[in-house]
Amino acid sequence: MSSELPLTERAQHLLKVLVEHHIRDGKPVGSTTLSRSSRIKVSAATIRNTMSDLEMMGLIQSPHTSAGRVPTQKGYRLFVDTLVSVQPLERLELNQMREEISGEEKNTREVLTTASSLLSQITQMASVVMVPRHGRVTLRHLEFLPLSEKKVLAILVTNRDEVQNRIIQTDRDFSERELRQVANWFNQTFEGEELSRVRSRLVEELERARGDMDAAMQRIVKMAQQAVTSSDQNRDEMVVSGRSRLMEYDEFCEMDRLRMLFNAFSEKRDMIHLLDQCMEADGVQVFIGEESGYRFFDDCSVVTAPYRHGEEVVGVLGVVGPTRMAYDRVIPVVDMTAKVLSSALNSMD
Amino acid sequence: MSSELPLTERAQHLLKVLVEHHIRDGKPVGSTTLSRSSRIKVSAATIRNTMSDLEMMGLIQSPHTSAGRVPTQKGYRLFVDTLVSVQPLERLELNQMREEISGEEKNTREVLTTASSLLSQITQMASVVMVPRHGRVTLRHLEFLPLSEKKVLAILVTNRDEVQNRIIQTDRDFSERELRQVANWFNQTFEGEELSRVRSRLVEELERARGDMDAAMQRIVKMAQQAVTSSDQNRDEMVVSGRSRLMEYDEFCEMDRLRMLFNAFSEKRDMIHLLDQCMEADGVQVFIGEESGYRFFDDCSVVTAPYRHGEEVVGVLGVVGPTRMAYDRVIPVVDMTAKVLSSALNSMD
DNA sequence: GACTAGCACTCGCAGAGAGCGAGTGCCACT
DNA sequence: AGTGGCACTCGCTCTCTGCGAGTGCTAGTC
Repeated sequence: MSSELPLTERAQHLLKVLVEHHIRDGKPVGSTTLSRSSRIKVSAATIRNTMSDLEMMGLIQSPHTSAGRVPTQKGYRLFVDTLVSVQPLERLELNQMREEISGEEKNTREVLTTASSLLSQITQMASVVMVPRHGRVTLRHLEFLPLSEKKVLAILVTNRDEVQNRIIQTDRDFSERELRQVANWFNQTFEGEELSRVRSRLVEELERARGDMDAAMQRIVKMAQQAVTSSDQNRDEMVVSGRSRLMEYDEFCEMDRLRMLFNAFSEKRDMIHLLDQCMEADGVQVFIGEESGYRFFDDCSVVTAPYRHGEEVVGVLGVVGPTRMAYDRVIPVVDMTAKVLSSALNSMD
Repeated sequence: MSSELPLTERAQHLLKVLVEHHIRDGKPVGSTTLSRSSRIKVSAATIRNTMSDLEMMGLIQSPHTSAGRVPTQKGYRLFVDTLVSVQPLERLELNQMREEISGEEKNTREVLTTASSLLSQITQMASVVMVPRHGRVTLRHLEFLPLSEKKVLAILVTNRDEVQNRIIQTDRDFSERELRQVANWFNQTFEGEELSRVRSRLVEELERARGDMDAAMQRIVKMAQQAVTSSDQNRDEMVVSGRSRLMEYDEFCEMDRLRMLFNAFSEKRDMIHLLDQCMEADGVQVFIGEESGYRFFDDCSVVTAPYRHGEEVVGVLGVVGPTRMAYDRVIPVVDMTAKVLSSALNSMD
């Protein structure tokens, strides 16, 4: 069915114009429309012949006999890979983006949130930003604060300027002095260590220093262990913005489809999995329709780009919208957002 | 049109059965259906007469000549106020709720989140929990942590076990000692004070202690001021759960309506305003259809209940769903959730 | 051989009309 | 007061019809 002949110049151009047209107004595109809006000046009949070729190759299809043609998934693929002429961002937009994302008084999470909501606002679609998978999340500081008789608040600050806190139920009262003492020991021993290493080292360290510590102290250290353990697990793994913008699109007028999409955003698991795959990609990556392999994205496209911290790729951001989206604009926006986010993260150290 | 005659026993009963029926399957209810499912054994013709009376009073209406009747807003009002027989919660459910909401190792926000998601899960609708408006949010502890050359992390702990943190950009480097010194002074001076009072007192205190402080210290105190000021403004004022559950209901199949609703949840302002009004109410309060006064709630009902901390009412929680909702179940659920939340808050002190 | 004009054909869509059925209001009767 | 009977209303669904956009094919032209 789909012979892989090299496309003629004309066929490519027609496909391009057809896709652009379809993206603009969503309706199937007929031969006459195409003959009018294409720079190639041939009659509608000739165009029909070429369109027939394109259909043979599986790049376009007609929803029914007497309608125009719409791009297939494969057609979109070709369009995105070789035909689309991306619109570079306006300098003004770019500056605005830079300014908004990299506020000086923001911690990592706030930067991510801004990036996400900006991305969604510019593209008018839903956006998602993965929380960075830093190789090194290290301990900067741990502190205990007695709340009431048997409750202690553990505050943990990481090198990402993130503050994580957790309330710990204790079996007896601890004095402020005791708590400070243990916190000091803890900070001296583990400051600058990766959190994951802290977790594993705590056990052996407890063993080793058994002689130097009394029972009370050991108990508190166990508390510290709790604090460090739970701290970064219950964090959300991604930041989502503008889901409800998806309701604007006709493609998602069926409630079922829309609900599946919304659930996908809530469940997160599958979503994360998809994004994970994009970490390796070098630049912008586009999943069209069913390519993602997830049913809830069947009528969607997902445009992603990895972002870095230093040299290392630490996360992915992207937008989710209808397959019929303005790739020429969305692709550069996603690309630039990733770059701006990267430099914002770098300037935070 | 609507004569305010006292309703006969029969008319009341019929209205009740009609509303229950309509709530169950959403279709207009006809006289025959009613004669079959009502305990009153009269013929359909008789029921038709009574229904005609009910229509005169504006309690029910028929969408068109040859359909059954549906309750009007006023009909729902009467039903909710005097006819509904609420289903008390199962002991099992109640216990489960208690357990989930009042975990020992939760801070206020986590408790609210649990309550909200539980409420949404049980009712299968969207839920919203206002963040408590404590009369007294007092300072428990403030701490500075140097992050980099000109960045300081301010960590503020309130008597609600809430940790708020903020990154502050400074104009020069501060040593750890300097920071500790100011934090000490700050904590000694303001510990136990209401945050709002701290804000206002900081100015005069700065003035008064000018002699005792050097320029550097004053600068840090200004930082503290920043920390306290912004701290509780950018907090969300409410916790929302299960918005997407609203997509399940036929009533909201029109995208426009649904979008308006979703936006209302995002905008928050109007929502908060509505909830504020419920603070004064003593128990469960029900807004039916347009009663709320907000256009985006036209086809919705909102069921709210205030919750307390100690004696004082500090917030409101509630659910939002279609007017055609199972009030007999939703009302007690909202009621009990508010009670459980109240006692969870009390046990946190 | 590449392109074009003409033409018969297909098929979705919107509107009109018909039949059905649920439900009503009214009236005469018990 | 309550009931049975009956004519009437009106939304829903199905079918039919005409319209128009768009196609594929064929014969003709450069």
